[in-house]
Parts: sequence; structure tokens; C-alpha cells
Amino acid sequence: MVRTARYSEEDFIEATMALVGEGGPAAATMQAIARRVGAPTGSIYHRFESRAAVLGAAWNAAYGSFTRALAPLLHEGRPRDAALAILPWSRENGHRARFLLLHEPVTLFEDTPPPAPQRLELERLEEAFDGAFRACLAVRRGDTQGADALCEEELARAKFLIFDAPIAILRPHLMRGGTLPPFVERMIAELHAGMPVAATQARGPRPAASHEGGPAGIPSHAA
Amino acid sequence: MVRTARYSEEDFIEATMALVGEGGPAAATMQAIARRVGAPTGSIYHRFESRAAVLGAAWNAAYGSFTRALAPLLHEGRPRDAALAILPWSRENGHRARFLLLHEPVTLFEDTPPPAPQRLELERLEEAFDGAFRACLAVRRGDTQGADALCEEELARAKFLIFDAPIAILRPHLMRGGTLPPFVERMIAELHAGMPVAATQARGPRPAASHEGGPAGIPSHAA
DNA sequence: CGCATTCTAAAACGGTCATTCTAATTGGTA
DNA sequence: TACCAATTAGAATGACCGTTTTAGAATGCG
Repeated sequence: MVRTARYSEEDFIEATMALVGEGGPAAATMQAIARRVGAPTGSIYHRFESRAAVLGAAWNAAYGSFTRALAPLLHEGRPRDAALAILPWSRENGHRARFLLLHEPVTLFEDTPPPAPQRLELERLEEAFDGAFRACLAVRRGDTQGADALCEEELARAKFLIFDAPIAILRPHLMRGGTLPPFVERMIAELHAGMPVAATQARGPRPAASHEGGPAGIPSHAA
Repeated sequence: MVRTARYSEEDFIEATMALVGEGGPAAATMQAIARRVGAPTGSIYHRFESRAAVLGAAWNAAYGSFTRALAPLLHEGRPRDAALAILPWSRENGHRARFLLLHEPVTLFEDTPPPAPQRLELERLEEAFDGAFRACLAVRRGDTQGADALCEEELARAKFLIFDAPIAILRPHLMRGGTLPPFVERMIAELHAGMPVAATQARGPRPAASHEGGPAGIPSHAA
């Protein structure tokens, strides 16, 4: 090394997350990222090989931070606490939360997928998070046979309850940009009380629809 | 009128929804839309004043079709059936479903908001759908005082249960592009059994977290 | 039968963006 | 101190996109 870098990789990543969080993926042009950092456009290319690499790195940073907050709780078999942990994480990560929870990767990487390094790291992160879900289910069921004998439905239920549903509860408020109202916590807690991930002790195979008829037989659109 | 049009407004709208559903908003360039229809680029401007107008019209078409399927059930006070009605609607509207349910308006209109005609129609549609939610809550509570005395939390709960949560259940499968597995119906039904929109008869003020402690007191990130 | 009007058709324009290029600068090291 | 690779700095390039323009074709009406 001979010259000390003035702008770090993290500077560009932070600027990218802020721009996407505020104005959507299209707002994060290379020139906008550079301007926000105070650097010339070309400097980004000394750290990242392309725009897709910057977006990929930003996504991995946000996703990594998020999963690091939830994974330990999942491994301890505490799905409800994991779902609730999304709240403090969102409050403490303004930029990151809006960036990660308001945009699907599809819309971020639609034009060009991120290059190999970022793609591989994302695969690692996703695999680790998936493993945490499976471990959580195994713990809740008191499984000794490991976390492999899970059907697709069980995993989908867990991901919905711990990940997608809390995010759906938060999304309207993240979008409006204000602070999260206190009732979002109540809603997540109620959700987990009424539709548990998996029963701890034997509690009957499934809660089953309690009133107003079973789950089968959707009426068609009207009446 | 003097010359019969070869390409209709609906042609361009349909192509737009298909392109966005397949490749995200950036895939729906004016040239791509025209190419898919088989028309020259300029022809679109005989029907729409700008790209934002095309996207807005497409959004309104999809959103209108969706709300027309749900609103009657809401007005009848059948929130569970409304949530379940999203399933057949999605199966019958491949393009539309992926377009509407996989993309937030924020990411569609980030650069330029749609012009007045489309913006106004969207406001009408949103107001009508909002009214349906309020009506549903009023019916469920047996309210005689109308649908105005609703707190923010009640409305947020209803929208989550009937709209956002079912969509969150469907999203992974819409993304993969395959057919919807049968267990998504069970999940929606269970959700409504465990966390009802509003009790029909007096059933106690709130279900309250049944086991493993009340809703208050989130542990911080670990342990 | 021709004309006004609405459309198709395709090329052209202006702007923006990602990326590259050239030159100047920096600061640890020999 | 003199060097030199890594970096800053900012302009230049080439591609693509939304929109406009120009020209020609079709059709109902007088």
C-alpha cells in the first residue's frame, strides 16, 4: 500500500442503502452514490467491479446484520422472540431496514445479477438462515432425529410466522417513514399465540379452525 | 373516427403486466412493450401520454380486478372468505397476480408518478377498498354507529389479516412461478382461526397470548 | 370520389447512466 | 529524500431509453 484510501467500501455501501431506502433502486445511480459520499464517480470502481456488485454487497450487509440478530434465537428454539426481535433491529437500523424489508431482491437485481463474490456470499447467508429455521423447528418438536425430516409445509409456516408476517406488519409503517407504533408488537405476539410454529409438548396435531366451518371449501367470488 | 386501430389500450396494458411480472419494472421499457405487442414504439403514445401513464393504467387494471373480487365479501362481513378469495384470483390471473402482488407501487413509480387521470383513478380505487375494510369491521362488530369509530390498530389488523398476510403466504410461490401448493389455503384458514379480525359475538376483549408469557417484554437480541 | 383525420411505421433526438480513461496526487517505504 | 503503486479526480465514451418527429397508409363522411 502506498496511498491511504479516503473512501471505504462501507461508505459506498451505506450510501447505497440510504439512497435505495429513500427513493427506490433507481435512485441509487453510481453518480448519486458517489455524490452522497463526496467522492468522484470513478472511485467506486476501485472497490467494486460494477453497480451490481455494490447493490449485492449492500444487500449482503443488510441481510447479514438482520440474520445475525435472529439466528441465535432460532437456534434456541424461540420463534416468537425471533419474530419480535425484528422490531428493535428495525428501529436501530433505519437505512438498512427500509432497504432490506421494503425491496425484493428481484427488483434490485432485475437488470444484472450480482457477480460471483456477492452471489456466493448471499448463498452462504441464505443457507445459514435456512438452517436456523430448521434447527428451530427441530428444537420445538423435541426432535432427536435432526432437522432434515421437515416437510415443505412446516418450513413455509415457520418462515411465514417468523419472517414474512412480521415484515408485512411493519411494511406500512416503514413505508410512511415514521416511527413504529406500539401495537405492531401486540400484533406479532398475537399472531404467534394464535398460530404457533410448532407445539412444544404434544398438544394435538393441529389447532384446526375453531369456529365458522373448516378450512376447506372456499366459496367462489361472491355470495 | 377514420381509421380503425390495430393495437388497443388493453394490448399495451397486458404486455406491460406480463413484462413486469416476468422481469421486474425495469424490463417494461417502451420498446419492450411495443415489441411484445408487435407494434412500433411510437404507437403507444397514441394511447398513453407517457410510460408512467402506461404503468399507472396497468396497476389500476390489476388492482381494480383484485378489489372487485374481494370487496363484496368484505361488505358481507366475511373477512376469512375474502382472504381465501385471493387464491382463486391469483390462479386465474397469472400475469396480473405477479404484477400486483410482487411489486410495491413505490418501486414502480419511483422515477415519475403517473399523471392525473391514472392517479385519480387509483385514489378512487384505494378509497373504495378502504371503505370495504371499514364496512367489514363494522359488520363484524354488529355496529350500528357506522364504520367511522375505528382506531388505527383495528384497521391495521384487518388489512394485515385479509390483505398483507395472505399475500406474504403466496409470495414465495408466486416468485418461483409454479402453481400454488394446497397448503397455502390451510395456512390462511389457520391464520384467521387463530387471530380473528373481530369477534362476532362478545368473546372477551382480546384473545391474549395463551402460553409462554404475555406480549410485553421483548428480550434484546440474544438470550 | 376525395378529403380530413386517425392511425401505423420507423427513424431521429436529447438526456442519462454505467463504465472507462487519463492525469494528477498521496504517503509508506527503500 | 526519492520512488511508485494505489488512489483521487473528473472528464470522456458508448449504449440505451423515453419521447418526438416525419412520412405514409387507411377509413368513414360529405
